Amino acid sequence: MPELPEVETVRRGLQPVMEGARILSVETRRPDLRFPLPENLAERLSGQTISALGRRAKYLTIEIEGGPVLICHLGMSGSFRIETGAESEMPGVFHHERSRNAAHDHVVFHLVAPGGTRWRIVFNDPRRFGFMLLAEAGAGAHPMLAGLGVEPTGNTLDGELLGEMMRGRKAPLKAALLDQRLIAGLGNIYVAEALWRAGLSPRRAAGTIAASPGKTSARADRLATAIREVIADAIEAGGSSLRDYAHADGSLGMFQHSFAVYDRAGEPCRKPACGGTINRIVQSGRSTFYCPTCQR
DNA sequence: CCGATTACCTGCACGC
DNA sequence: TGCGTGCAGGTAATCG
Repeated sequence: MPELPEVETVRRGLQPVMEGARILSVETRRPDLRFPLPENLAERLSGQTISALGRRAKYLTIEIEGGPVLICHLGMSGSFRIETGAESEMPGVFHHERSRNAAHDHVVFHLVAPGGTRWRIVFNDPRRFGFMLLAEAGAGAHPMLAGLGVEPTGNTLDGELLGEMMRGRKAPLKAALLDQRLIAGLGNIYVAEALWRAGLSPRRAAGTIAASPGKTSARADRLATAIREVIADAIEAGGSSLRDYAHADGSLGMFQHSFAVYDRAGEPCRKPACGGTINRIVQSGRSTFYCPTCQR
């Protein structure tokens, strides 16, 4: 589920319930996810008020009023869901679904909104590649986030900056775009989609999209634009839902219906008049989907 | 420094 | 029906 657009969608789903709410208690149902949960997590958060929900790259940040920031990463299979009312009368949730889900409910935040409504925010993660961290001095200062590159949102990432980042790199372009120290928030899906939109091959050496120093590169311009646009489009569509729900309210993202290449091996390229067939290769141990005809 | 590989963990689809 | 295999949106550690 979670690349930047999915995490942003989760943030927007949780925000109306969590911002301004007070944390009554926190249940940690196991001591660790990918890493041990923060020391005394429940004690640190109980009784505190949530001032804001933020996001940096694929990290969700839960800011505590006058206190620390809880940093959450969803890994590959992590999700949050919002519950209210008694657990025995959850509407629309079948028994077998509830029990299948509950086996991987690892952390539960019990909240009370300013109006008195009670909510449970449940973190579920079957594979436990997710993790939570507590940062005392702001999320950005935490070592795990300090080295992150530019956000592919807004207009910071332009052709000039992208060209500079790629210049001299011999790794495949796909691998460089996945490097969170350069651009923070892209994952396997959106790298594939951005490269298709830019008409660039994932196999090309990253440095070949850079112009000589001080000059502009049409390839870098096209790719920077494609990255910004695909991320914006995906956020607008509520992210992509593959095997899991992306949204805290259980609804589905829609961007998977817009995939041009991801998981489309053997299917026709969607670029008008291209006529190519989407291919799947493996790069650094992960699937890459692209059109060998129009992506050079 | 850079790039490639492996490890982490569970669930699911597939072929036999 | 069951079993082995491979694959899945993530990052960190390790090895050349």
